[in-house]
Amino acid sequence: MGREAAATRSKLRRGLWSPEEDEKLHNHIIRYGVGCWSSVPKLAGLERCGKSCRLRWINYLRPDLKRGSFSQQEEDLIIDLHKILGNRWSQIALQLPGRTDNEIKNFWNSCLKKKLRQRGIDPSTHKPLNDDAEAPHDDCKQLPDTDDHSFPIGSDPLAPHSPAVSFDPLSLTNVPAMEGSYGAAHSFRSGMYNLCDYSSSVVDVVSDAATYSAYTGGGDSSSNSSSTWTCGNVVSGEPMPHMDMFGRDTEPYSFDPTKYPWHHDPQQQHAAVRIKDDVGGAASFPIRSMSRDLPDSCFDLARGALEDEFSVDFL
DNA sequence: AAGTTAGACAACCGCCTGTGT
DNA sequence: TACACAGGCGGTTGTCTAACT
Repeated sequence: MGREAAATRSKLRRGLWSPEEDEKLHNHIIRYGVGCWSSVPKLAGLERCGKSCRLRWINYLRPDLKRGSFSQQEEDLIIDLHKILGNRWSQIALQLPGRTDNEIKNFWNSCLKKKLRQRGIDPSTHKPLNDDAEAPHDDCKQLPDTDDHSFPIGSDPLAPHSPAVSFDPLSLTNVPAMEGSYGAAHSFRSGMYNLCDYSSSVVDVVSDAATYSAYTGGGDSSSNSSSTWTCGNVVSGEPMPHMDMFGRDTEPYSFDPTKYPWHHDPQQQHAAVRIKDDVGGAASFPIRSMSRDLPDSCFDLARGALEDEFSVDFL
C-alpha cells in the first residue's frame, strides 16, 4: 500500500471537493505557488493528501483549463495522437491546450472508443475491426514499428501549413516551437505547438535560496499539470509581498467566488448560474461542477476574471 | 412517481521513476 | 548501493445525472 493511500485511511478527507476546499487550495497556490505537494495540505489548511491536492489543481482549478465539450478538431487530434502514442494520456494532453490527461482519458473511454467502433475501427489498433489477424489487443500500448518514434508535424491535419519537422513524441525535450493552428501565444502550456510558456520570458520571479525558482520550461513531462511556477516563499510560508503568479507587483490576491461561476452556490450541486452566451445573450445552466453542463462560453467568465487579474490574454 | 440503467466525469489507487541522502 | 520520499502516470472505481421503463 502506498503512503498516500495509507494516509487516506486515516482522518484525511476523501471524495468530492467542496467549494471551500477549492478556495483554500486555489488561494494557497495563487499566493505561494506549487512547491512541495505534500506540504500543500498543511499550509493550505486542508485535510487532504498532497496527491489529492495536486490532482484537484491539475484537473480542476488550474487557470488555463479549457473545459467544455471537445471540438471536432480536438477529437480528430486525439484519435491521431492515440494512434501514435497509445494510452500515453499525459503525452496526448501536451498537444491539447487546456485539456488534462484525465479529461482526455475519460473522453476516450466513454466516447471516442465507441465512435471508432461504429466506424468499424478497432480503437486499440486503429485498424479495421475485421483486420485483427495479428493485431495485439493490449489497448494500444504498442508504438509504431520503428526505431525512432518520429512523425512529421506537417502531416498533422491540424497543422496543415506547418513545416514538416520531425517530432519525437517520447522526447520531452525535443519540442519545436511552432505557432500551429492550435497555437496560443499566451496559453500556459508547452508542447509542439508552443502552447505553454512558464519560462523566464513570462515568469519573472525573485530568486533566492528560500524561494522557489521560476519554471524553466521544456523538460517537465507534466508541464500541462504541475509545473513549478511560483512566487512565494513556501519554506517560510510567507507570500512574496504584492507579487502575483507572474511575478509582477500587485495587490495580494484573494479568491473571489463571484468570478468563478461554479462557486456561486455553496451547495454547488443543483445550483444554477446565469451566464452570457457567445452572442451576448444569457442563459441559466445547472451547476454540478465546473466542467459539467457548461459550454465554453461559461468559462470565459473565469478566464476573463483571470485576464483582468493578471492582464494576460487567454486565447 | 419510483426504480433501473447508461453515460459522463471526478477522484482514488497502485506502480513506477527520479532525486536526495 | 540502498533507502526514503515526492511526484507522475495509467487504470480503475465511485458518484451523479438524465433517460428510460
